[in-house]
Order: sequence, then C-alpha cells, then structure tokens
Amino acid sequence: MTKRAARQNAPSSDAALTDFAVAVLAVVASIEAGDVMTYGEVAGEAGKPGAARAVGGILSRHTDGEPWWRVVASNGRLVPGNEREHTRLLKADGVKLANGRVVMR
DNA sequence: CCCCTGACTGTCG
DNA sequence: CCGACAGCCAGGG
Repeated sequence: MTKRAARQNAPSSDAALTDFAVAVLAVVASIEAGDVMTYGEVAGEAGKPGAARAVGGILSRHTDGEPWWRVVASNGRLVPGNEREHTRLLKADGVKLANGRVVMR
C-alpha cells in the first residue's frame, strides 16, 4: 500500500476524550500529506479493527484540526455531503484522485 | 443501563 | 451504479 507512516506522535490534543477518540485523532494526525487511510485502517491502528463506524462519528465531532479529509471510506469513497470539499482538500495535499475517487493501493 | 444514530465495510441482487 | 442486509463500535439522550 502506498500509505502508512511513522505514528510515533503523541496524543496531546483534546482533554476529555476517550482513549479510542484520542487514538483515532492521533492516527489521523499522523497521516502524511498526499497519503490517505480508510476508516477501517484508522480504527485498526486506534485499537478497534471493526470500529470504522465509530471513527467516522468521532471525526465528525472533532474536526478541531485533524486532517479528516485524509481519511476516506473503503474503495476510495469520499465523504457524503462534502465530496466537493473533500476532493479539493485532498488535491491540495497532493493526493491522487480519479473520477471523484481516491486512488487506493 | 437501554435505545438510536452514524463521515463504515463487505456481500448479494 | 445503486439499494438492501448484517456485523461492528462509540457517543449522546
């Protein structure tokens, strides 16, 4: 995969968040520009391989500085309702897109 | 503690 | 390509 990176960062942001939330935000924040991860991958790195759904929920409630746009659904699907914005942000980061879809693998 | 919702995922038709 | 189902998990009321 053309993803992955060094997630040696430290979850110093946010205070009253659960470990999972902090872990998710930490992983998301660890994504390098031009790189993208799926909710499932983020969830796995956060400690819950099947909590992709929860990741989306937390992300939607904590876009306080986390590059949520670097997190896409499986199959390179973009965020519903924000596809336009999402695409713009990804392109700005240098992410390769194809027909409104993020280039995976 | 119970119930509902959701930026999810994979399979089936 | 799109809709329906089932499985998964966390957060909020």
